[in-house]
Amino acid sequence: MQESYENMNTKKVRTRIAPSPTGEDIHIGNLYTALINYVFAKKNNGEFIIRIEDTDRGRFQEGAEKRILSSVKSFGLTYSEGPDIGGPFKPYRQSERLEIYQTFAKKLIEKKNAYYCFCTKERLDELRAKQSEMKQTPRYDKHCLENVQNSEERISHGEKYVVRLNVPRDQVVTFTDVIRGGISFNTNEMDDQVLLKSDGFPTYHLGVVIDDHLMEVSHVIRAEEWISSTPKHVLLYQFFDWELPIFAHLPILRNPDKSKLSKRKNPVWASWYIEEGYLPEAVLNYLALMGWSHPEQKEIFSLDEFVSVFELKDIHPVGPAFDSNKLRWMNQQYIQNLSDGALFEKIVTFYSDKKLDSDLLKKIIPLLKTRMETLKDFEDLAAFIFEAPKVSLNQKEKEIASKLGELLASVDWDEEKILLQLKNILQEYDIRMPTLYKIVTGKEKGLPLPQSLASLPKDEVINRLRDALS
RNA sequence: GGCCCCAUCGUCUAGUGGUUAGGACACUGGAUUCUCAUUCCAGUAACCGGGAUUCGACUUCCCGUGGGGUCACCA
Repeated sequence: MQESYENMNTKKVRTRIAPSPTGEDIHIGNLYTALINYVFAKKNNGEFIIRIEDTDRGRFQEGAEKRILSSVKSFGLTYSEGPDIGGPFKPYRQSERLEIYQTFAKKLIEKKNAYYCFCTKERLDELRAKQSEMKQTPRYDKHCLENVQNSEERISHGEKYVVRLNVPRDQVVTFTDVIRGGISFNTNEMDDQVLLKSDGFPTYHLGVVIDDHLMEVSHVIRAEEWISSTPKHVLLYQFFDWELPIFAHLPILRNPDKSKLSKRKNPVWASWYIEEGYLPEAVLNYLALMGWSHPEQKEIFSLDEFVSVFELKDIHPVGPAFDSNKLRWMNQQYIQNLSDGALFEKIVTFYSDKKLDSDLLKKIIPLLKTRMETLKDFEDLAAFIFEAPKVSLNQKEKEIASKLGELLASVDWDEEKILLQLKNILQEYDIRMPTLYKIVTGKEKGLPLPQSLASLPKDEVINRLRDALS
C-alpha cells in the first residue's frame, strides 16, 4: 500500500518479536507475528531478534521464557540476537534494563513531557467511576501535573509514585501503517498513560519505544491490538526526538466465531501443535496463508519460498478465522510429501518414549503415509501391528478366524497370497471387508490388511488368530 | 458507549471499472479400490445494504449495517 514509504528507508532492516513470559508458551498468534517478522527480515537481508518484555511481575510465569524461545526455535524461526544468545544491544530482557528506562523517563520529566503522579488506586478508581457514570471515557485528569509542586521532596520521603505521559491537548497524531495506510488519532482521546510503574518497572509503552530505538529496530511488525496505543508511542518518539520506525499492524487471528483467538475456544500454545503431531513446517505454511496468499495461488510452499515471494504490503487487514480443518489437511499434505526415511524419523522422534520395532516400522511406512493427518494418528492406525489387539469374537467370527488361520498357515507368506485367502474367506462366509478387518485387528478400518499381515511374521499372525478363539 | 481498524462462497483467499466472479479447505456425488485412505473427475456455495460518480461498478466516494480491536501501575 505504501511502497514508497517502505523503500524510503535505507537503514538496515531489523525486526523483532517481544513476547512476555506470562503464559505457558508462545501463543500461536505471536508465532504468526514471529513468522512475519522473520520472513520480512530474511526477505530484506536483515536481522530478526527476540526481546523478552518481562515487566509485569504480577503475571510473570517461571520458565515461560525458556519455553517461548525453545518453541520459536523448534519452528525453525532462528533469531540472531536474544536473551539466551546475547548480541550487540544486550541485555535483551527488559527486567535487566531498568536503569535505562528510568534515565529516559527522567529526561521526559525534565522536558515536561512526563510528570510524577502520586494518586492512589482509590482516587483513580473513584475518578474512573465518576467518568463512566457521566458516559465519558475514563482518563486521568492530570491532577498531579497541575497540583503537585513538591514531587522531588515527596519522593525523597519515600512516597510511591508513577511517571505519566503528558499528552498535549488538541493535537492530531498521525502515523503510517504499511498494511493500512495513514491512521490518525486526536490526542484528546488519549490518556496520560503510566510510563514508569511504582515498582520502578516501565510499562510496555515506555519499554517498547526505548528498546526499539536503542536496538535499532527498523520495522515494528506487531498485532493489530496495538494500533490504538501506537499514537502514544509516536508521541514518545517525538518527545525523544527519535526517528519513527515503520509500523505494520498484522491482523489478529480469530476463533471460528470471529472473536480474538483465545485459549478458551482454540488451542493457542505453539507447543500444543507439536505435541499433537503437527509438523512445524506445515503449521508455518498454514499461518503464512493467514491474511496473505501466494502470488501464484500456491497452497503448499516452503519457508524459503515464502521468504522469496513475500511482501509486507500484501498482507490483508482482515482478521482471519483459524481453520483447524485446513491445518489438518495441510499437515497431511506435508506428511505425504515426506520421504519414507523422513517420516520414519519423525515417528521415532515423536514416540521416543515408546520402543518401536524399527524393521516393522520401516515396512509399514508406505502404508501409513497416505493415512496420517498428524503424527498422532500413528497410534490408531498401527497399534495392531506392534501389539496383538484385543478382539472379542462371537461364534461365527470365531469360526471365520479359525478358518482364516487354517488357510494362512498353508500359504507362502506374501501379500498377494494372503490377499487371495482373505478373498476366499470373504466369499465363503459372505461377509464384507470391514467385518474381516475387525476380526483380525479389532477395528473396522485402518492400514491395508494383506500388506499389514505380510509385514508381520507368519507365526505371529497364526498365533494371534488362535488366541482370538479362546 | 467513545475512538480506531475492517467487510468476496461456511472458512482461507484471487480479483485493482467491462470476468460465465477463479482457486484451496470443508461438504455432496462419481471413478479407481482388499477396509480405510490416497489419487482423479464433477457439483452445491459469495461480492452486507443504500445512495453518489460513471456508458458501465465486487472494484472509487459517502452514509448506514455488521464484525473486530482498544479504552489498566497487562502486554
